[in-house]
Amino acid sequence: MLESPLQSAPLSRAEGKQRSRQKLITATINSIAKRGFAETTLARVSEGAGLSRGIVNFHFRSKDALFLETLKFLSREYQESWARAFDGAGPSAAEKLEAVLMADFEPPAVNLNRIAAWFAFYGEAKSRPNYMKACSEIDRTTFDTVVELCRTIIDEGGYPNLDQNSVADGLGSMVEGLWLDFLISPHDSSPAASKRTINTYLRAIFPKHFPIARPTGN
Amino acid sequence: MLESPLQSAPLSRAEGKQRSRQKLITATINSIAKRGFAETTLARVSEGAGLSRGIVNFHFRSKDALFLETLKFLSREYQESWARAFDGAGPSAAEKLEAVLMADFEPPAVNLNRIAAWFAFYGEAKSRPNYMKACSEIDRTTFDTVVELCRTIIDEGGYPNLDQNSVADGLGSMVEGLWLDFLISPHDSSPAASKRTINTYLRAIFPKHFPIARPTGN
DNA sequence: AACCATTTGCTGAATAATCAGCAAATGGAG
DNA sequence: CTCCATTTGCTGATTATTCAGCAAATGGTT
Repeated sequence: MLESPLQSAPLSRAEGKQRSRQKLITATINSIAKRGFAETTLARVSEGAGLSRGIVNFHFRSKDALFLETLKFLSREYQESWARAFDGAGPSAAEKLEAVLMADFEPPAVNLNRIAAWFAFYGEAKSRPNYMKACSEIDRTTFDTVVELCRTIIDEGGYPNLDQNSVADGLGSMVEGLWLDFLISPHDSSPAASKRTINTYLRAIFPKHFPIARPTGN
Repeated sequence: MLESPLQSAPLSRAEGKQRSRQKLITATINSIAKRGFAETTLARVSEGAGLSRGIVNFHFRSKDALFLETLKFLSREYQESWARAFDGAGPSAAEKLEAVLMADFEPPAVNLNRIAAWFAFYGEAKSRPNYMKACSEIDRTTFDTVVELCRTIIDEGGYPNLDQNSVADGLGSMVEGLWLDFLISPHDSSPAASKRTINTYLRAIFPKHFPIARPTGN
């Protein structure tokens, strides 16, 4: 697993250290996806990173610390992708809502290894309060914004008897459930089908904002 | 961990064996929920079952076989609960659809230990084809029926431009996402709120069948 | 009913393999 | 030379699995 000799920058010591650290985190994601949480050992992680066995305890306090940092990395990566979709969308609430939802089924969000790692952490969430806290805090920020978007759309459209919390909760849950389908039914899932499923919901609940003719914007 | 002396039936040898086997499966669910998949050892499972160390390899071929049987038990238990809700509901497609969805948020389906075990298996699904196959086959049976219910409702109501597969996919994904919320945000989740979220979807997509006034049928 | 050879569910200790973490050695960069 | 990221050798602890043996249940024979 050697690096390409082309463009091998001088690479200062601090840069090299951080690069090694990131390699270990990436290798952890890939190992969890390939072998599962239970079978992921420090030896296999460091092997996947192209480094030696004792290296993890140099970069991280413990195996558990490596896992926690990996989870935080996934969290940060997702939030950045989410923010990019939000900022890049048109100014209306409907445009922004559609943009962040569709982004959930485009790279880098919809990546099988990442999803596998996510759900491995979810599976350990109940027994490890650290993980649960990190997982729940991820949603919080984005979820609150989605609730706000829904509230705005409901006000604009005059949709009666519609609770923004139930709508946002339904959308968020649906996204997570669709991600899970990629894991357990990979042959019956596709980003296009997932987007269609989300759009079916949007068109039904906000018919004035999401007309039937156009499944996806732009 | 002694049994109550009251009602200690004679208990033939075959019955005792099956009871011990079931105790091990239940102890496995509880251990996964309490300690996670990675920290669940045979010693702890047998301790939780009130039996001795080497017992698992007497009842099951291997640790992995115990896990697979545990997953199959959860699957059977869920499918029975699902079928009970389906058969007990009124004859119309709308009544049956609502009944099976609401049952997902009533005991025994909505049980934190069971949900934790489910998602622990989901987390291992990608790396263990056996698990993935078992998980995907669970949904298949119930999912196909839900698609059929949606198709019937769409035909009855004359809902144009509505695809039964997208609707059923959205409902199934939403249920799984709501279950996940019980795991990672237990303080922000409740069966009542989950039912409200599901009903919000149903009322939006099938307004003629699920009028606004009545969130849950009697 | 009484006896006993046989089966069987189960125990607890032994085994071999694996793992996370540590500490001294290494060697290249500053 | 000095530092420090990395390697390598190692160890105590933990693990799944095996297995010889036990005690209770079983069922055929008187």
